[in-house]
Amino acid sequence: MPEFSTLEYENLNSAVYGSLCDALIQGRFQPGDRLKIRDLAEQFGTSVTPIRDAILRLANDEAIIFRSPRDIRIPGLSESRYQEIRAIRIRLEGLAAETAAQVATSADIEALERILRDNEQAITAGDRLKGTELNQAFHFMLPKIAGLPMLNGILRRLWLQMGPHISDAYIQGGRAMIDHHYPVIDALKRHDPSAASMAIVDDILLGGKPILERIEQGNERQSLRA
Amino acid sequence: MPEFSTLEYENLNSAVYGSLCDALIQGRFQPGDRLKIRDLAEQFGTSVTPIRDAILRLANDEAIIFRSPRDIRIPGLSESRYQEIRAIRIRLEGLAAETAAQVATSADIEALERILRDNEQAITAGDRLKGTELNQAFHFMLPKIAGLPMLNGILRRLWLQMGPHISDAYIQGGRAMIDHHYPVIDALKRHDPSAASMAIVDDILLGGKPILERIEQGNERQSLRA
DNA sequence: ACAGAAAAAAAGATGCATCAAGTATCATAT
DNA sequence: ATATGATACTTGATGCATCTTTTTTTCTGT
Repeated sequence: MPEFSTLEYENLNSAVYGSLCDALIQGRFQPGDRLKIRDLAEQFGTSVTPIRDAILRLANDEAIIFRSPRDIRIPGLSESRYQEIRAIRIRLEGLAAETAAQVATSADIEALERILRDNEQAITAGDRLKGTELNQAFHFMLPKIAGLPMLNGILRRLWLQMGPHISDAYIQGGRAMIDHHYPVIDALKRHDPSAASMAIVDDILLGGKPILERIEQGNERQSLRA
Repeated sequence: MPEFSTLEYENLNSAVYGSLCDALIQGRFQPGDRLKIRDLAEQFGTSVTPIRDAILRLANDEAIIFRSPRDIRIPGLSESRYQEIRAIRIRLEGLAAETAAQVATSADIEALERILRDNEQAITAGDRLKGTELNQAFHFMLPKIAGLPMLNGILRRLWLQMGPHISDAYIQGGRAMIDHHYPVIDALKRHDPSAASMAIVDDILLGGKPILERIEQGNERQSLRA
């Protein structure tokens, strides 16, 4: 028996879910935005049912919240919550990098280098959307190389929650966002697990700095208003 | 503005979801069991809609899988997948234990000791269900003490996947399941993060041994049949 | 008795109607 | 002009009907 691979058969609800996930990760929603099932149904050209299904899945991922039974919104991200996400990412992406360093083939490394090269171009061209996409692709490639599919799912969920909060931050970020990707690739080439782990941790900490600053600013603004 | 607390209002779908989660974690489903929406609707006394909602959420958690559009089942757990879960748990519960060791109050430690004492009793009484529940409660108490709520969600999802596979294993486990909990409490008392982390890692590795053996046996049986 | 085809039943996907609770709007009285 | 209460609207929750595909059962011919 060739093991039950999770055969992703497509249905409407998964299509909607995937589409909304993309939108979240690409920062096309703002914190506080309200989602309406009927509106989305019209936009997607389906009935409300597949939209509800997708919305419920996203709510289960905590990527959106039901603030009340009829008020579905993109949640805010407190500083402590972002720090928790960061701590978790450090542990899990560290694991991914260590494992990847042990098993990476030259094809894997070429794939990473291609992503990095494309990202370099995107930044030069000032294409912010493509930059964030490729940055994400780089991070998701590590668990893939490491052969750790569940890690991918967990990290994807974390990204869903960060998505609406990192879009602007990366404008400022610029090249800093990918500077720390080079040492990761170097470490994989040398099959050096601890160096790979440290490099990705650096990237998470330093690359995440503008995000944290933006959240702090947001909170200050909120405090002043209150 | 007093920050939007995630006010968990209850609806039918959440009630069903919670109930199914409990059933999964308590091992009341076996791998390969088939779930039927209409049957569950009858059992819960609702229409199919809230059941579908709950099932979709569980499928999103990968706690159940849609093997085909009309075949919903409790998935198997390959050896490599279990090892991935274990590796993730080591990182994340290690983080939880370290953080908990830094912030634990005496009330927190008393709560842990109470769980452990109850578990000791349950094992003496041969109450397997209560034993697994209290073991789980101990593990979930650490992220709670550490003040890391997202960690709780991630670990809960991992447990949903392990649930159907650990029920029997803990029969053999017996006292071994909780022996490693004592050093965790000791480390928290001493506010020693790295000792706490090491202790919980020991527990995951050694406590998980019977589970891994059971999975290996299952796979051998499967290979022989094939 | 058995094989195969036809019929029936099963079961999730999708759409939709209705409900209840909250929200906005508008008219009226002061 | 403003406050207030009634009315209409909005919107997710729930239930249910229908569709399509798969599985099971049954019937018939050899």
